[in-house]
Amino acid sequence: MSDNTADEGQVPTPERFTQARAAQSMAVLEDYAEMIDDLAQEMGEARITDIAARMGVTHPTATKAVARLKREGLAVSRPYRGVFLTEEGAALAARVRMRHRVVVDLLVAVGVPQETAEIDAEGLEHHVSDVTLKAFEAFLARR
Amino acid sequence: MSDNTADEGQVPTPERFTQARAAQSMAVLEDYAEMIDDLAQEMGEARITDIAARMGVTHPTATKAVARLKREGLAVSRPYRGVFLTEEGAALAARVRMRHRVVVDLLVAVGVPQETAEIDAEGLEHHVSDVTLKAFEAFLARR
DNA sequence: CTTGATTTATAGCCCTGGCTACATTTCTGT
DNA sequence: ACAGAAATGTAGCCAGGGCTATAAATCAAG
Ligand SMILES: [Mn+2]
Ligand SMILES: [Mn+2]
Ligand SMILES: [Mn+2]
Ligand SMILES: [Mn+2]
Repeated sequence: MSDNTADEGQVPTPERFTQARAAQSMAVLEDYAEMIDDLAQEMGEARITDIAARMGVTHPTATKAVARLKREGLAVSRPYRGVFLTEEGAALAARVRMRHRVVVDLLVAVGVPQETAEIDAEGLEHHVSDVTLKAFEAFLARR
Repeated sequence: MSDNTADEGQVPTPERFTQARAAQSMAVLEDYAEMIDDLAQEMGEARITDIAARMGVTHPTATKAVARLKREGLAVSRPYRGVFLTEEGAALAARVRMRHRVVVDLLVAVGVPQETAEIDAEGLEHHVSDVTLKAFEAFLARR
């Protein structure tokens, strides 16, 4: 009895966790890309010190994150100079910013206070799939 | 112009990221606690092999996670025997399961397909604050 | 009761993302 | 032009969460 094709709140399948881990491994990249883009707009360029301050980490931590961005082809920089996003990095930042905004908007739409929405969205955004994002946009458009 | 007390989609503040990192550091603990609780109900006890299979990791990884649970007072176990949650661990598992269910229900309520909701919820749940959870429950109750 | 399969433990490796401490470079003001 | 301040780089530490390979214990049959 009851349809057994999809699981409906039953036993979690391993793929769920694998997927959540994959999403998490992108989170740092996404947040730094977005932040570098923010700083580029505000200040013309993103300096390591500013990135670190905004991310709430020390500068060696920011340096490591930028190194990973560079390694993955999302950013470029020369020693003692600012960090700049590649085209791919800028595209990622744009997607991430849009997703962040949609998540916040949806949270607010269902009754979450704005400030709480902003805080929670910072973690939530990295786990919103394209399908879910589209559903959020549709909900916001129709409500 | 415009009230500057709360930030309304402006520059992210470092605390947001600090908060997201704190939430993430609880994620593994939460998922394992819930899984151990699942297995205890299904099979009477949670064996390392079963925990690993369900979490989609190898058994040494599961052993490490259980070691952390024990270290934090959330579980107990004797060598070569099953893993059991402490009272505190069981309480955590209960909260986590409830939150997971509410998140899935909210996603479905705004139009996300059930299966996608289950997958996304596995990552999202760890970043839903109490305030947001309450808002979700209120939305579900009133809609 | 012994043996082979299964389960669990342990060692040791990798990567990530935090940190502090210290070296080096760049910038700024006189 | 230089000195001191500020920014950046780098080394090295730690914890967490993955993994493989191997050892040891437990379990299931015969
Ligand atoms: Mn984020
Ligand atoms: Mn964001
Ligand atoms: Mn989860
Ligand atoms: Mn869950």
